[in-house]
Amino acid sequence: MTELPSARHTPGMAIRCRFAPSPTGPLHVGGARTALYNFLFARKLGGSFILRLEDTDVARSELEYERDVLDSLHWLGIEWDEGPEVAGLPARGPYGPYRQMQRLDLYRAAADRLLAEDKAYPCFCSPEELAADRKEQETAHQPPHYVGRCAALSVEERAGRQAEGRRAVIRFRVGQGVVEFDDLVRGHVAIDTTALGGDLVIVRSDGTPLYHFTVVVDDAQMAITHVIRGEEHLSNTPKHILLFRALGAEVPVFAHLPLILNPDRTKMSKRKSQTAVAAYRAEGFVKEALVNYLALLGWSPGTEEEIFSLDELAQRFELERVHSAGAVFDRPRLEWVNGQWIRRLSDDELIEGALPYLRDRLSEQEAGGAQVRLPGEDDLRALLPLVRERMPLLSSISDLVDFLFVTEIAVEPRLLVPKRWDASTTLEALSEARRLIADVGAVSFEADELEPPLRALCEDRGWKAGDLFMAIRVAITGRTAAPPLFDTLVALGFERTLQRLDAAREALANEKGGSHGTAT
RNA sequence: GCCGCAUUCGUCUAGAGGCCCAGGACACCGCCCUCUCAAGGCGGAGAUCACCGGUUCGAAUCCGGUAUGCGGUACCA
Repeated sequence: MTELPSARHTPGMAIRCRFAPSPTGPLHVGGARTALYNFLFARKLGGSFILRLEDTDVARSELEYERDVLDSLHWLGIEWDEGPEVAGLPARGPYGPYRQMQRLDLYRAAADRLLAEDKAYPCFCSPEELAADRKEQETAHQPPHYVGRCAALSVEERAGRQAEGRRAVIRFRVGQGVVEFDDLVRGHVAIDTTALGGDLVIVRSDGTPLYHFTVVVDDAQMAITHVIRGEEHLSNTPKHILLFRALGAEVPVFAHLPLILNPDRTKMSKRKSQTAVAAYRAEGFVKEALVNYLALLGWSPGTEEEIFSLDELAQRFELERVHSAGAVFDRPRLEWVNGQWIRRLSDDELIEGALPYLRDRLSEQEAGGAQVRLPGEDDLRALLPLVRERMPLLSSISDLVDFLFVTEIAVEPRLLVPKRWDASTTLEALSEARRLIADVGAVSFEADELEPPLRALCEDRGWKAGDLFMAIRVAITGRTAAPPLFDTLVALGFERTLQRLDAAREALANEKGGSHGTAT
C-alpha cells in the first residue's frame, strides 16, 4: 500500500489554522513565533486563527501559566478569532469548547467509534511486559515497537482479562504502508509505518486521552485546514494522518517550522537561554521589535528590507518562504531591532513604555536613602529628543536621565579629571566655567547661549573644549557618558547646575588637598 | 539502534543552472562627523556555499553517497 499525498487543501475553502499551547510554562519565544506565523498566515489569506488550550496534562498545567500565555499573546498583538473564555470574556467561535479538559467526551466518543470499527482495540499489556519487550528488542537491535500481543484478542479473551481486573489502554491500529504528505515548508515527506513503533496508545488506562489523539480529534472537529507547528512534530505527523483518515476526517495541510536554537545549536531551552516572552518584555523590549525579530527568524521577505510592523508582515508573509533549517536566537540583533522600533514609536508610546522604568529606578534609589523627585509624563516628554536614539531598550532610559531627578549625585573625584589634565587644571577650569555659566545663566539659560562662551574660554586658555566639557559632564551627571551636555544643563536647571558644579569643585579640592597634605 | 529533517560569512539570511571568484543585516574593526555616549555616513575583515562523486558547455543551485548536527522514537506535550 503506497498512499498518495493526501494533505491537499481544497481551494476556495476558508482557511483555518490554530495555535495550541499547553499551559505548562510561560509563553516561550518559540511558541510565540509559531503563534505569530499562524496568525500572519490567517491574516494574509483572510482565514481564521484559532486558539486552543491543551491542558490535559493536569499535573503540569497551571492557571498562572495560562494567564502568562494569554497575556503575552495579547501584548504581542496576536489576536485570535476563536478561542476559550478568558478573564471573564466568553469563549468565541462555533467549535468550542476551546479547552481540552472540557472536550473529554469528544475524545471518548471518537475512541469508541474507532473501537467499534475495530480501528482501535483495548490492550491489556502491563508496563512490565512492555518493558520486557523493549529490552528484548534492544538486545536484538530492533527499533522499539509494540509487538501486538493484544491486537487480535477474541471477545472472550478480552472479557477474561477484564475479569482479572486488568486495566486497558486503547491502541490505534497503525497498519502497514508508507504515509506521504507534502509539507509546505519541507516539501514531500514519506515515512514507513514500521518506523512508528507499532500500534499507538491513544487513551491511557485511566481513560484520559493522549496528545497524538486529542490533537487530531480537535483539529478534525475544529475543521482546521492548515497545521503550522514546530519541527519537533514532523516525525509524528504520519500518526496524525493515519488518525485523521481513521476518523473519516479531511487531512489538513502541514507546515513544520524550523526550531529556534540555543547558541550551541540545540533546541532553544530555558536552561540555556532566556525563553519567556514576558522576560523580554520586562527587560524593555517593545512588542513591535519582538514581533519583527521573530518573524525574520526563519522567514524572509526575499528583499533587503527588515523593519516590518505586524500589519506589514501580515501583508507580506508567505509560508513558502519559511526556511527549513533551525535558527539561533541572536540577542544582539534583537536589541538592534528594538532600537529601530524605539526610534519609530510616537512620543506618547515611548513615554508610556519608558516612564515606568525610570520611576522604578528612582524609587529604588529613594529606598536606598536618596532624595528624588518622581518624574511625570511631561518631564520625560521634554527629554525625548535627547534620549530616543540612545535607547536599545526602554529600560535604558534610567541610566540616561536618572541624575536629573535625584537631589544629590555621587561624583567620583577621579572621574572629574580629564586624561590630559591634572587636578589643579580641572579645579581651575571648573571654577572658570562656573563663573561663566553663572553670568550667562543669570540672563538666559539656553543651550545656544552657554556653548560659545565656554568654547571661547577654552580657546583663551589653550584647553581642549572636549576636556572642559567632560569635566562639566561628570560634575553634573556623575557619568562619563550622557546626553549632549548643554541640553542636559538646561534640563537640570540653572540653580542645580551651579550647585553641582560647586559640589564637584569642593570634592576635587578636598581630594587634592588631602593628597598634597600627606606629600608635603 | 531505527526513522526523519537539516547543512551559504561568528549570527540571521538573499540566492530556485550562467546576473555569484556569492548580496544584505547584526556583531566586530577602521575612518569621517563629533563635547562624551549614541545615531548617521564611508570603508574593512569575514563563506574554498559541510564533504566526496555524478549530471551539464556551465552547479551554492539538479542527482547519489558520506559526515556532522538536530528532532522523533512514552499510558509527555
